[in-house]
Amino acid sequence: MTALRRRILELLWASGRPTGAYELIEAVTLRDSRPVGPPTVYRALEFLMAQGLVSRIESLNAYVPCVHPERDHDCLFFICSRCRASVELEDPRIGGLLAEDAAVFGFVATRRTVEVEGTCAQCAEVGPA
Amino acid sequence: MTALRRRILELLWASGRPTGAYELIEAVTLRDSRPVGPPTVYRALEFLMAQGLVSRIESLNAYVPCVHPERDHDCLFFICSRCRASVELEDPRIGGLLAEDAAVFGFVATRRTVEVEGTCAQCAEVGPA
DNA sequence: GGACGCAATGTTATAGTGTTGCGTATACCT
DNA sequence: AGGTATACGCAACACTATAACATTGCGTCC
Repeated sequence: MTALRRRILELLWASGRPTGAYELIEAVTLRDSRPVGPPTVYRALEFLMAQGLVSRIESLNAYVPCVHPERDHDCLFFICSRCRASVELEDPRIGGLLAEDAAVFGFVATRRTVEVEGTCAQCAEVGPA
Repeated sequence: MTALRRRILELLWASGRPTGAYELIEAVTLRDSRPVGPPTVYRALEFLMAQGLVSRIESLNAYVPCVHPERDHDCLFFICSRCRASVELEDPRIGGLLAEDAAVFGFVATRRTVEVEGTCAQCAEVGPA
């Protein structure tokens, strides 16, 4: 864990919502007062994802810190299209069903992407858009 | 359903695997012997997706024809990282579990993305990479 | 201590994916 | 025919990601 990687992880935590790579590039550049290129940030993200510290939200092209780095993360994301926040959940039953479905036709799964878009409780409360 | 939209749908069917937008642009351009711009193809894809005729694979930035246009499609995709083929499945249980998980914290789901990456039976048969 | 190896980062350029804005054509309705 | 809505054409641009190559910093080995 280097300074750069830690900084990017901190920025993700501070952001509180899925954050795009170029947003991170800008933030790191600001914080370090020197230009940081895309490859630098993408490499750090790649490392953080390999460690299970960060996940990528495919449907948003964005990145979020993972809530349970220790566990083998097999997580679901619920993304509010109103406030852009995302919630990470773990539900082993989903993985089980997917494995079951896969087994039917001999498919061997290595990675799962489960993302649910919708409206979170707070935003629903405020009333219709 | 216009000629252009039909052509793109046909190309997707003919392709037999998730196909990128720019690949489609090239294919349509070739077939029509005249340049077709990105917006044209993206608009056609948007229309086809709205009709449930095509789905987007988020983890690949690619598009596939939907196997059951009639049904409200709540589908899963199994994508072989070896041969690039994808299989679409329907499993209402997944939607049920996701709805259940969502309900726990008052989240109202509108769209689901479930994509499983792995190795299909045919490719596994051939032997390790 | 100089040479090497290695991992991480820096730099520049470019590839790939998707959108905006606006103008034009086509079809359909009255 | 005129009016309207929808689709399409086109140019430019925005956003996302990677390739290719150079540099830095640090530890080790002779």
